[in-house]
Amino acid sequence: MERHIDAESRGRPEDAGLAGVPEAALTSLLDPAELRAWRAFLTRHARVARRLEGDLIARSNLPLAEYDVLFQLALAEGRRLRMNELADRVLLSRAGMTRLVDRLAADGLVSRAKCASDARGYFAVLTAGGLARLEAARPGHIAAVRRFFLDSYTAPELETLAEFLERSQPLD
Amino acid sequence: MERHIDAESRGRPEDAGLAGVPEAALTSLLDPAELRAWRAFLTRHARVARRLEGDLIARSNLPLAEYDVLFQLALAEGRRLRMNELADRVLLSRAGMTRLVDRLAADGLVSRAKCASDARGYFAVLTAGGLARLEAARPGHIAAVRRFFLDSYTAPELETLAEFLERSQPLD
DNA sequence: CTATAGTAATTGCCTGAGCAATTATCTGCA
DNA sequence: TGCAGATAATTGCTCAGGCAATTACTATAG
Repeated sequence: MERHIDAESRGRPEDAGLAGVPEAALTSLLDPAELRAWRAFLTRHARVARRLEGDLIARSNLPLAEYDVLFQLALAEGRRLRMNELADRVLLSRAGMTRLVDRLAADGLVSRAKCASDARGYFAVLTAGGLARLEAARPGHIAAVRRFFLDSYTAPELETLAEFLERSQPLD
Repeated sequence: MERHIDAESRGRPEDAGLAGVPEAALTSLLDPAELRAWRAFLTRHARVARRLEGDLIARSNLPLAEYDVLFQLALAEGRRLRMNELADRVLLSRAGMTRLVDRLAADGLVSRAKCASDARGYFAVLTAGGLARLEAARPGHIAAVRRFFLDSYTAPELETLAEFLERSQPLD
């Protein structure tokens, strides 16, 4: 693609504006403590999620979202969940879940079953192969969760952190 | 797409296996407190990020990633940053940043400037229009950050939370 | 000074996910 | 009963973003 370049920049950016206030600063709408907490939340999540995803794919060739679906199904009554419910638990759109289950079904890790009480509905059902795959991936993944996240905290700190993060948000 | 359906499922899932232990439960590798904290972290982030993104697009027609780039540039010395540095701050791959800056440049919100001290390098530079766009979006966005996240905490809690989330992770 | 290794940024290619529209089914109300 | 509106799931479309390869330039070792 053709790119238009406006101007040259001399020297390193640190050289500019050292004499005083550089440009009119942004009026601060968040105090530093608020900004710090918010950025820390975003940053920590992005870092942990990336490393975990990389680790899980390298070790078990499973993306985090697929792992999560297998995990939710393994916990569920009858090892099955409606597409809807699954999308809610994994925090994915319904369309996204349809395709995710498509992929898992293509790999034989889940199958679909019609819902007898509602002809519109389907269950995603964990297969034996899916359970085996999950069990194989789980120890390594959990070790990674510890290494990248849980190990940073003592037991009482974890309680506090969980309580903080579980606080409900407005629904509007 | 053609889908293969294995079996029918009678009744609602709650009807199955109420008589006792349903299936062999997953051996627990995380204790409940650990699992709870970890899931809370994932869930809270997913929820907050989605609502924030929706809000920001609805209000200002800016995706969060674009907002974030404008914000980082506005804070930077000379309102410019190397592509590299920008990618690190926004936690995006370099390739992703190239394209993100492409889009912002197409909208006139940033421009590119060659780096005089390293001919391989470019700066992304915030334009006046970009700054205006950021300033227009900022109050609403910050209000949303408060509503969906910050308002859940008192000032001392925010300090604690920030400290928790800033803890460093292993680098290997 | 040259060759070799390293780094900045970009591009090709591909995948995963969201929105809006669609289809099939269900529910409630006249 | 039968119709209007909600709901379950899927599909078409589109787009953002990652990895690996590429290009251009810089730094270093001999």
